[in-house]
Amino acid sequence: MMKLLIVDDEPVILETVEAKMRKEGFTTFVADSAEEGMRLFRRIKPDLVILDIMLPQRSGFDFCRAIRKDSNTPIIFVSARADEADRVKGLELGADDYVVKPFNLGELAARVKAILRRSTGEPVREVIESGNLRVDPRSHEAWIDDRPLNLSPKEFALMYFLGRNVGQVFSRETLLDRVWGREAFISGRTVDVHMRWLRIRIEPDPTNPTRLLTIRGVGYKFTG
Amino acid sequence: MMKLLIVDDEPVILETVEAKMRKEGFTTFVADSAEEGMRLFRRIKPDLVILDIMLPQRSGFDFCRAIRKDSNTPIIFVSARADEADRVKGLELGADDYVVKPFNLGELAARVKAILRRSTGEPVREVIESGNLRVDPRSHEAWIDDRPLNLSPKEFALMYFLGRNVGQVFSRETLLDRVWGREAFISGRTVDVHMRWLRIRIEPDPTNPTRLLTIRGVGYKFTG
DNA sequence: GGGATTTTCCGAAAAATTGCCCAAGGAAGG
DNA sequence: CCTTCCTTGGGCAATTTTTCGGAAAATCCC
Repeated sequence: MMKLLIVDDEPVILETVEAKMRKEGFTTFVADSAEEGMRLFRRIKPDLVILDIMLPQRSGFDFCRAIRKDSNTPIIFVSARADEADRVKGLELGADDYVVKPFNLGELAARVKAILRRSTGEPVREVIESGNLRVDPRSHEAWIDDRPLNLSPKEFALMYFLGRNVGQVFSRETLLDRVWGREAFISGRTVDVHMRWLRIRIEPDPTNPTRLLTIRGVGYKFTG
Repeated sequence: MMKLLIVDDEPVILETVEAKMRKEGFTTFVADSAEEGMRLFRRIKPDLVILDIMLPQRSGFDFCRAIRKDSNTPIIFVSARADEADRVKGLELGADDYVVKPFNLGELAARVKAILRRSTGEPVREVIESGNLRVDPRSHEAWIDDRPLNLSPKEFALMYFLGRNVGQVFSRETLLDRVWGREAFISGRTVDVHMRWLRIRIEPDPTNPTRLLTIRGVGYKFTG
């Protein structure tokens, strides 16, 4: 789970930003001063810092410099001033983005995600090959013997997941959790149905599966 | 010995870049304005120019144009904006590469070397050709079978980006991030609409796209 | 082996999501 | 001021996802 450190001396901003980021699924830590922020930073090692420039005593710029000394953690500056000089100074100190108050919370969240996406690098998206089956997440295509399967989004996600875990059995619950997502309130029957679609796609005889096997009482597994 | 001209109005950037390039064995000259840069350029005839787009008074674009009038000296643009439109504009003006702040000094040095190495060869500002489609960022024109498509700026930027990444799927989010730029905070719907314009331009039957495909639930991709 | 029980599979239809088209408002640039 | 281009939103259509009841299959227990 991604950890965010939010540093701002205005309680209202702190609260609203924290609430929003929580809702977006981040783990948040807050500080209302540079000192406290620095302490927290060292302790929790956040994945990204949202930092107000105007802090009492030490400014955000100082804070940024201090962080940059021994870390590449992405930093987003927040400022009440739309000053281009500040902006440049921030970027030059190694900030990754610069947002001017009053900002849109959705926008801020979008930028946080964009930067994390960039800095953590794209999630590993490599081609899966298993027997005569090939799955390419980059082009979002799948083939059997160069014959393109036309998978629906969910079918593709399921196939890709199974392809990355050949031979392993997964319960419906686990599949819902890992393919559908944690928040999915969906009956386990749904998994059955999708397995059926997938069998129709990749099994020569869907009635007698040879690769997408049912492990009765447990779940399903994909054997290469 | 290779001579580099660095033009930027931010003293700190000027210093850090200069220090790095010296360490890499280049002879450096710096200017903090377009005028000064132009003067130096004529006098020292550098082998490559590193140029900030945002300069006071005359913009880097103007500078670039002026240089290109009577020289092929490679130019690397540096900008705080990751806007694809800027990128296209830069390449079209004859820039050889385009680096977004905050940049990694090592990366910048690597690019400088790469460009100098092939300064006799072909530059980065490549013409894209894919099937019967051709996109030329320098003239800002695109054709299908020598029939000129009249692309709007955004259409062109989008087409150019997709053309450089044939076969890859991009989410609306990613497209907004990489084509519109990190300043952009706009709805994903906008991407749809531009895709439609583009389809009208490049697809024989825009209702049944064959090259600019929708990947439902994921995004879009351009297949050569 | 036979019957009961559990689990999975099938067919179809409802529900939800997503993308496309159309049109209008606004911004930018000449 | 006019034109072009960008952005947004509503309504509609198509696809996809999910649900459900009953049939089939596997397992268990005797």
